[in-house]
Amino acid sequence: MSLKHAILVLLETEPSSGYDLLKQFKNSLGYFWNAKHQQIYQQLKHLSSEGLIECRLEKQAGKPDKKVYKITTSGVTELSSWLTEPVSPNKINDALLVKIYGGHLTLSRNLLSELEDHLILHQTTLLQLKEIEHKYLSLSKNLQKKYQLPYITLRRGILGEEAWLQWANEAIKMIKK
Amino acid sequence: MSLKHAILVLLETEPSSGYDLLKQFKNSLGYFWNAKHQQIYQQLKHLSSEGLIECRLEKQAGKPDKKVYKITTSGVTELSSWLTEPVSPNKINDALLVKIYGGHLTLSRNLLSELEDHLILHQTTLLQLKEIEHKYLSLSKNLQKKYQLPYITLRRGILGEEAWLQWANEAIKMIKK
DNA sequence: TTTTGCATGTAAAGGGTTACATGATTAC
DNA sequence: GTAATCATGTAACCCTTTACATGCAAAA
Repeated sequence: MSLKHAILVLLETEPSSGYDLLKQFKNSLGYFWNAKHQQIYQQLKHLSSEGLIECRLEKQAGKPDKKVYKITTSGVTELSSWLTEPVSPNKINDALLVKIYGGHLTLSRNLLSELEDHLILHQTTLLQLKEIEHKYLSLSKNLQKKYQLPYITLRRGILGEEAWLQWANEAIKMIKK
Repeated sequence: MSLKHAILVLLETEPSSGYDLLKQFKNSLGYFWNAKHQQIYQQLKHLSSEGLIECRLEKQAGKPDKKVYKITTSGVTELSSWLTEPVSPNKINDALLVKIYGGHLTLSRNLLSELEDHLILHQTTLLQLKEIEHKYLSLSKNLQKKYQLPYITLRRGILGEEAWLQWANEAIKMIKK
C-alpha cells in the first residue's frame, strides 16, 4: 500500500486539496502511481483520522470551498520511516500480454489492431514525457539538482516507454509474418 | 479483471489442478500476471459455478487427491469473446518510484542500497528469461511457430527487464554524483 | 446552452493480500 | 528430525473500481 505514502510525499512538498492532488497525480506521480479521485478523498479522510495530515477549510469566492490538507510532524515521521523500509518489488499484471499469450484462439488481425491502438497511446505518453524532460534540461544547474530525484523517475518512464515501443514493433513484425 | 481469463487461457492448453496452475503461473504467465494460491482456488470455484470450467477428482497414491479442472465449451466461447474486446491499458503502481520521487527526506545511501537490491532481483529475472529464450531458439522452425505468441510475451519480459536495468544503472550514477 | 473545470463526496461490488489451517510424503 | 513439496482451503481485511450524486462558474 503506497497510495498513502504517495499522498504524504506530495503533501510534504506543499499543502493541497484532494482536487489539487488529483491534478498532481495526473502530471507527475501519476505516471507511476494511479489513483482515482474517490480513492484520494477516502485516503485523505483516513490519513486525517490517523493524525498524519490535518485539514483547514479555505473559502473561495465563486468556487466551492477547498479543504486544504497539510502534513503533520507525525506524518513526516511516518514518511521518513517508510523511506527506510524496503519496498517489495513491483508486481505486474498485464492483460494485453495474457491476451497475446492466448491469442491463437482469435484472428491475428485482432491482435494487431489492439497492439496498434496501444502503440498510439504509448507514443503519446512518450512524447509528453520527453517534453517534460526537455523543460527539465533547460533549467539551471541548481534547479536541475533540486529536481534530480523526480527527474530520475521521469527517466524511468521514458526508458520504459521506449522499451515498450521497441517490443511492440518487434511483436507486430513477428505476427505479420 | 483478467485472472479469470488468464486461468481460462492456461486451461485451454491443458486440464490442470489449482496447484498445477500455480506452477504454470510461476514459470510462464507469472512473468506478467501474478496470482497467489488462495486467489486461484477461489477463481476456480467461481469459474466452476459459472460453468466455464468443470472439475474431476483424480485419486493419487500417496498424495492428496487432485481436482483437475477442464475448460468447457462455454468457457472457450467466453475466452474467445474476451479476446476480441479491447483491454484497457495497463496501470502502473510502482512503490519504488514513489520512494525515489520523495527520496530527499532520506539519506541517498538508503536509496542506493534499495536500488541495488532490486537490481539483483531484476538481473536474476533477466537471466531466467534469457535461458527460456535460448531454449526456444533451439527449437525447430515448426515448434518455434507453434510457440510464437508466448515467445512474443517473453520478449516483452526481456526488453522490459533490460530497460529496467539500464535505468537503474543510470539512476545509481546520478544519485552518486 | 452545453460543455469543461472546480470541488467534494457515498455506497456497493469486485479484486487482492495476509493470516490461519490441515495433513501426507519425500529428500536431506 | 526437519525442511520442502504436494494439495487444498477459509476468513478477515484492505485496496480499487464503478456507479451514483451534487452544484456553481466560466467559456465556447
